Amino acid sequence: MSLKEVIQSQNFFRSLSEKDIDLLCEITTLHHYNKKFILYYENTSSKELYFLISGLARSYKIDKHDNEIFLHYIYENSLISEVSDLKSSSIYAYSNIELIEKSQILKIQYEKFKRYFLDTNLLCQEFTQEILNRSHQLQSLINREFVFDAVSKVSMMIYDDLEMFNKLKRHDIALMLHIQPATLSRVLSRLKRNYIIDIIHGEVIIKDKEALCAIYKDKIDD
Amino acid sequence: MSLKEVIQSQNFFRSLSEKDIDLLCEITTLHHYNKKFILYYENTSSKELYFLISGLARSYKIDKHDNEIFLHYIYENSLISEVSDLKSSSIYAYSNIELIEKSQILKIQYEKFKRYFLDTNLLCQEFTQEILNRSHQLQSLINREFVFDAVSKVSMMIYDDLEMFNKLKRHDIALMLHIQPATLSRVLSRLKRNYIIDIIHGEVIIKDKEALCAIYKDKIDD
DNA sequence: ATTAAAAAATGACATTTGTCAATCTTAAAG
DNA sequence: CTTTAAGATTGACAAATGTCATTTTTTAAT
Repeated sequence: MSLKEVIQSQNFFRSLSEKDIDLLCEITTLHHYNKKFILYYENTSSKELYFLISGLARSYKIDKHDNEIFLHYIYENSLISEVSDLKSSSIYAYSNIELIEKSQILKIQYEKFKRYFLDTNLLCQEFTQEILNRSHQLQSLINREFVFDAVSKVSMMIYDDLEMFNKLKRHDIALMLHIQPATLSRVLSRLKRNYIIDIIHGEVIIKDKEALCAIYKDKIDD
Repeated sequence: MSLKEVIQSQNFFRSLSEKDIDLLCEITTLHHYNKKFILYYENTSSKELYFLISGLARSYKIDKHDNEIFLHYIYENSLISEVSDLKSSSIYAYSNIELIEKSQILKIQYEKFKRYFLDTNLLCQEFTQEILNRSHQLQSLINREFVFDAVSKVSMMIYDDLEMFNKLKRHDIALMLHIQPATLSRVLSRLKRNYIIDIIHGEVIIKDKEALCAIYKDKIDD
């Protein structure tokens, strides 16, 4: 697929005329990376806007003790870069971005993109929506991390997406929830001890859905 | 000051024509509140967009143990509401908003605002910038909370804004940094014991600016 | 200057979660 | 079916911070 075809296939750009797409092509390059590639590191700047065409990425930070803190996934067909100021012509990275699947990335010259497509309101709404999505992810993260303790985090994840929970390795779930595998293991055995879940051949089964939900919903009567 | 004059005085609306401002006036109301008023609670929905004209507000959440978690201040001349999706016609509150000074608030009918001013790209860039500002505040919060321990948080605050630190009550600083007053007190005496700061009549004085900065900058060689 | 109230500091202790090594379990490979 | 390696669990312990009551200090009011 050519660059132009790739761009045309993306929802984000569907409002553009063919002429505008040609213009976009001139300031854009398409890149292919294998999984595990680090796209960029936190606290660095870039002149290019990154957009994930296909594949999967994750955003994470490093804490004081050199532990990784998983922030969120970035799914295909969405903006990767974390824009912080419309007035600035470069992009500052708050987090590290690692590709966790073979991915296709668009790199767009930000300054020109801004001038041709944002200042003229061509893609302004789509752009804003992308930023809102990212903001929403951060809000969820804050919820999970500040409001919830380890038991709540695990309960919520099991309640919300049991399938994913059972598919992933315990180690990866722990990383996502920002707790240690040992802690996750202890939380699970506690939930089992209280007859809220059961674990058969390593697979989690919900036994008391209400109680599970109550763990993280009922902040008050705890 | 009339509603129209208030709107015209705001930077956010300065790109609007007089005709557009009249239109905006029709879907907007101006409200005055005293300090301590809770503007809205988390997990509620609204059909109106709130905008802080003058005064000061703070955004906070309540954690599992009924502790308040200070998120950030909201300064005058900025959007209060936390928009999460351009496609939705209502606004969902992620956090509680309390006014901490006597304030003037604009309440704008969101659906109409969206149709007249966002969908037509009239205020799209200003709106996006507001969302970016909020996003930036959340990023800073995540940085502080995940990456920093109590000593780093306090050091950074003293280094960045000693004046504010000395002006505020210890209790309020603790709330902002999301630590207990007792912990703050212990951190301060530790910094004093290490000759990094001094405390005279309750006022903090920096004695070793480099060491202070090093505490939170050098994540690696710790 | 004295007193009352508010704010801050301190001590004792609890709680949560992390750390790390040892052990057990499961799944994969031969 | 056995062997091996990865993954998960468990125990022992440590670290950071929270909790709460008590004491001290500071500030404000009389």
